[in-house]
Amino acid sequence: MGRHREFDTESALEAALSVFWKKGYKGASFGDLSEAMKVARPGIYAAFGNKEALFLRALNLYITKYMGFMTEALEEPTSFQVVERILCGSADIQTMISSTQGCMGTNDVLAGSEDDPIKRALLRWRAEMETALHKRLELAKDQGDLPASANAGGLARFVMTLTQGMAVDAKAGATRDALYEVVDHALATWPGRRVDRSLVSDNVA
Amino acid sequence: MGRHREFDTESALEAALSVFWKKGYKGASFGDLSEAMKVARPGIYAAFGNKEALFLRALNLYITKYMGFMTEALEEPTSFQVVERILCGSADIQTMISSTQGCMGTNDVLAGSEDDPIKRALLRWRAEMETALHKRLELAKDQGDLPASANAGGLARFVMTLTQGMAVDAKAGATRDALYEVVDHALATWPGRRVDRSLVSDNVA
DNA sequence: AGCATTTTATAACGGGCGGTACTGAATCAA
DNA sequence: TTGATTCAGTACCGCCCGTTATAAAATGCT
Repeated sequence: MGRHREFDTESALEAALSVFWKKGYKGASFGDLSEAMKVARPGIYAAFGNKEALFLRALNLYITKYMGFMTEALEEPTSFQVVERILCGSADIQTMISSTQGCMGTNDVLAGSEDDPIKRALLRWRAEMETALHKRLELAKDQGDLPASANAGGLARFVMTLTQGMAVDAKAGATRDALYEVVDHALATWPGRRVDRSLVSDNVA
Repeated sequence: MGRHREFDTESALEAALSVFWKKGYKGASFGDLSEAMKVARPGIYAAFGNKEALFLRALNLYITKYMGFMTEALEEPTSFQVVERILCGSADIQTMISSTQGCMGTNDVLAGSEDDPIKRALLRWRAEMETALHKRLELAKDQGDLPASANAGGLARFVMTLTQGMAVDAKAGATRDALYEVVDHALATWPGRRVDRSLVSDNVA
């Protein structure tokens, strides 16, 4: 019983994700969110709770919808292809909509206090991704894909660092091709084959 | 004539720099600044003007005091040593005080609107640094230090991207040694000699 | 139809922010 | 000493933010 909800929760969450992605957590006001979601402010509270809760829901959607290629990339046969797909996929997503978009998972790490739950959630995901890549590279060492002398942890950190750096570049207005130049150099130094952009430039949707 | 100023402008500016570095532009309130500078709010306005003007003054101080190693690095004899000093110096500074400090020039790029004068100033400095490095690498190609086939612009972007990525890592709590692992891999791929940390780990002050 | 219940929309509250009058105190010229 | 001028500190203003009370509109059960 009772009145029915007049807006679609999922599409409203996508609109909120878009706003948070572009403006960041602190930069996105309820006015921005309400307008983009086409929902009056109390409706947002009723459906999602806090601003913080709304951001965490949007972050979950972001991870499943836009960061899925990272976990998929881990299943590539060689470490080179894994890293290639991670780096090119990151460059694609960070420049896919407007320029100056960047990575939602990185944009709010640099702001906020130390024990901010928002920051904690972002860092937790980043840490999980890095250890997953670390393990994947250890596997590559076992398989002989990477030399036994390779520092798997350092390489994983290197890839994640480069991803974050590209996110800053993208937020600063770098084009996709500019990011690809960075990726090219990073991949040229990897023990394996060369980059083939066409393999990974359309794996976004 | 008139009453004399009772605080030292320079040390107050350093205190402001410290606050902005740690908390970012938006994150630093006048309460924080006033407390750290030991100057009441109207005194700050009288001495420096706006919050924006204060930040720009602090940014200038940051560049001259903490980013000087970058322009110095360009004078190293080989491109490898140039990049080595830039990357190691960045890792040093980003983790020199507390952890979770990062780079003041990067922290506020990800926040703020598109045409924010703060963001413009940060991006301008970053662009200047990148083109300076680009020119230096072109020179290295002329000198035969880098192969003629090298993409100097892409390499310069690569170095700047890595620097920014490490800034995010540092803000997320990475230690100096963790950043050095990233630097090691980046340098291992550079056409030239290997990294010697002792050369660059004390060039901060 | 009539009531309970849930959603909607307007409007407001408390708090923190950047910025500023205003009152005293300190300094220097005359 | 007097007075003009500049700094110091308290207290305040207007604004925007996240959040919530409130009342009207819409639904389903009986």
